[in-house]
Amino acid sequence: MSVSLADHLTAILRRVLALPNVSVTPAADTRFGDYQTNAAMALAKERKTNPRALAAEMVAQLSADAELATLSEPPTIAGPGFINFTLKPGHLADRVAALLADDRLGVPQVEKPQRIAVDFSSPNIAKPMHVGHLRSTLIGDCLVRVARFLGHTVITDNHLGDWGTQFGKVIHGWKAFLDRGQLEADAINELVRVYIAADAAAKADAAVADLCRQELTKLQAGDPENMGIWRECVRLSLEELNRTYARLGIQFDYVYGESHYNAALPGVVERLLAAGIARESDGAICVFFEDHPRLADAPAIVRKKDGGFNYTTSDIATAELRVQEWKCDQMWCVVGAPQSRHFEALNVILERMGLGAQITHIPFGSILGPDRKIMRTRSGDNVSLRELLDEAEERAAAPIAERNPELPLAERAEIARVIGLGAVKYAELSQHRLTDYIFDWDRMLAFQGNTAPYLQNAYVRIRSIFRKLDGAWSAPAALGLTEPAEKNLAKKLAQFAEAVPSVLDDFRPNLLANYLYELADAFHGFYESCPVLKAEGAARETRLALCEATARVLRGGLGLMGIGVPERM
RNA sequence: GCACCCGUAGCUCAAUUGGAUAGAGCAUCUGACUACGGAUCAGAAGGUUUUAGGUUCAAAUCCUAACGGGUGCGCCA
Repeated sequence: MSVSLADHLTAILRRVLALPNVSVTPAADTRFGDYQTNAAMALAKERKTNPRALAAEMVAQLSADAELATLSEPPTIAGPGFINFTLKPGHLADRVAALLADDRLGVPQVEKPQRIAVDFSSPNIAKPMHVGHLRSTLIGDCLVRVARFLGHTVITDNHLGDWGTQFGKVIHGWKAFLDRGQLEADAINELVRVYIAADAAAKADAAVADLCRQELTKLQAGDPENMGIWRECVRLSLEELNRTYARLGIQFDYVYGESHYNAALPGVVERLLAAGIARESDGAICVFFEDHPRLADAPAIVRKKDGGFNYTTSDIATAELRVQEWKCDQMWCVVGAPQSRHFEALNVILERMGLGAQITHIPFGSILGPDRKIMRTRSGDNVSLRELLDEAEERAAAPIAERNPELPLAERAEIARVIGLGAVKYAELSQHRLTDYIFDWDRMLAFQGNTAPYLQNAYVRIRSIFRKLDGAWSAPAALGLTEPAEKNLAKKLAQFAEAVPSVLDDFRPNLLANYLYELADAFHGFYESCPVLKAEGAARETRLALCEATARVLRGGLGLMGIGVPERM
């Protein structure tokens, strides 16, 4: 079982000082060393002593430790009481050698694997996926990949919006306006068209609005004709959704839409009433939160006065399934920030019910257009995800054609696909999830800066080196690091073991993106100052090993974000 | 009105969750130009972290208030 540098140093620190809560972190400023601890300052405050004097005592104990001496030079004190560790080149070399021999690239598995339901993407039926679904879909997919890689058992579930009041209008529109030919050609657009037509008609004519409500009531009562139309809508929508997910390389274990829980909803409400958690108010069944300052003025409605249920009820039923049948320890929901209040209320209810697990809401901000408003087309519509992905591939194709015109057209198209999709995914995942960000084609497809093409290019340059090699190459058993750029790159490679787990600390894929960018940056610095193929003997083998390790970490790290790497570009 | 999120270089974003002199990329300027893919690298310049207080060895980060922006507030999800 491997252990990261930070964890290893932390373990030594705790053992030597007999302090269970201190820790070692990567140095904020590498001029002082590679890792640091502020244990002396924290403890000095507690004991009301001088932090530098305390640091001196700690350093004396640490310097005598044999295990520490295998990985670090004797620690030093700086500033108000920081203790700094400088890693020994020999240890870093061993780490890179170990990484090359390890399918997991040195990343340890979690000690306590959890069973986690992850709910993400959640598009609506009878509507196209649009740019607004991008964040949930990509963040969710990345978190799932990372969690699985770290050893958790993850059950993915796409909680489709396949039930609700809008189906009254869809069904009326289907009956009144459907064009079968258009439905064959492009089902989703036709479903949207008939919905819009029905919506307009309902607004203009109260009788039509009433008709829509009747269609909904019939559907909810299980009317065979309306159920048939609804099933057809779901089937057609899933076909289109699955094309998009296949394109994005995303799979779900379950696609249980809201409708999956319909049968369970009356029972949920009955139990809430019986337990005294819910009560009647204005004809509706509500849960009140008088003792809860943020929720006090907004009860959750679990049954409307017309007898219908809404999303709070079906989310309760969903949580029950995930905990009671799937035996999940955790439930993650990747859903936009505006719904945070809903999840807070939901968790209060789940706690009162004694379910034994809470929902972890993983919120995110909005994608904005160039005008800093929520991204829309010129006519004010949502931007279709399919068209957006098409455009990404088209835009990625141009520089490849310019740079590598000799490549066969099919290969160029495949490269454009990998780069275009990668650019869109990376632009999303390299962003702090809570910030609203501006969708900018030129920036995400640029080959400079913190972009997917920059990282992919670093990988391509390495592959180019190995293509120039005659015959197969296998990694040497031992490396010798001499140049600062070599040591810097080796340290960065070893820190993959810290970067991956950090993603789950606060559900932050951008920490992995930051790491990969820094790795590519360290590689480019090394590449400039340390010739690989022109070097000889052990130096050449060491440098090839650093190249190979960098390529594997780049490929593995991007893979955790669902991003591929081309061999040429 | 109340609640939540946010405010960092000209622009777009980071900041290991309370640590050292707040970092990158664009754009600007100076170098490296027969180059293992220059789609690169080295460097310069750019900041009172919206403002005013407070907490402490230490604050972009925590607390209070103001200002500015976004979102949400009983039968949609």
